[in-house]
Amino acid sequence: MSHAATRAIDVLRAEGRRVTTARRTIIELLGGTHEHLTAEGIAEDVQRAHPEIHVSTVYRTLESLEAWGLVEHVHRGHGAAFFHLAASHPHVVCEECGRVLDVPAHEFAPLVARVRDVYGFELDIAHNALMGRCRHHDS
Amino acid sequence: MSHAATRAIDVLRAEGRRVTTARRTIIELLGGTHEHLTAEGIAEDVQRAHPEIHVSTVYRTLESLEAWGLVEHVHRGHGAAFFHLAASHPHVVCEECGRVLDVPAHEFAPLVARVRDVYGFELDIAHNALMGRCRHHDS
DNA sequence: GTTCTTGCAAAAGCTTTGCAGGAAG
DNA sequence: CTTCCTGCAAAGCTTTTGCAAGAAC
Repeated sequence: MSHAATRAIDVLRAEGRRVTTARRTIIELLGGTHEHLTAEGIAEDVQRAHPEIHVSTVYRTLESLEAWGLVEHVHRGHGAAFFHLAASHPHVVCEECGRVLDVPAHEFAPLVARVRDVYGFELDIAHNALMGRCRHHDS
Repeated sequence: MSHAATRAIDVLRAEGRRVTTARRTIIELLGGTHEHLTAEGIAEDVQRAHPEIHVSTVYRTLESLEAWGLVEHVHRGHGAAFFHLAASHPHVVCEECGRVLDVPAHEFAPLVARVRDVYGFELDIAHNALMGRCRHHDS
């Protein structure tokens, strides 16, 4: 089990939350992959080991884990959001092929500072993906 | 009728598209407001003058106008996308109150250049809104 | 008249919710 | 044993689609 997953489960225990099969399995899955999984994708994967776990449970579990700061979701333009263990950084999604690029947060620092100072908005750069075109689909 | 709306309708004619009530009314509405309207909102507005125009027609009309380069849509994180006459620029949406900030494209120029050069993605900064918190809801 | 567009109804895709049974602590 | 979580089914919201009637040119 990945370090991040172990840590997340420890946080659950430390805060007195219940460690259920759904929570443990989803955290382990997210901790062990670099894929950008939708709730549906997470459900499919989780159901290979635990077929009884329902998609609605996956949604509710992700929602709880997110409220407790352990998970984050990212909105793609069209289609389903994807989820990962908390590690706020921006994403760029190719509009053609769906490829997801993880961008280090520091690349956005100047923009964040400028939008704060000039426009009075505190950007949350990780909540929505940016859209774009990767090298192979650059028009 | 706004200049932008007149121009858009001229483009329709010039390209031999049909100028229908739905198209004309939607273009005039978008040309005459700075609000950030959803398809639902556009339908409600349009239906005050033309109650027979159906939401599905609004969606199809917006889709066509967008394919012809006259309209653009922007994805908010949760909830419906909003639409405006073509004028590509980024938006920031307050996660608390939904307020929408229009940002001049040049503010994103350094980021766009850097993401292109370092990561090989050509950003489309207008397609998804960025999320954030405005001054009154900054936590 | 021919072709493109629309209204309506229905469905699709993603996500949320109510409820009663079941598991965690 | 008490509280929280889950399975299931149903509904919610946004958007898309098939089809036949209707409008634009």
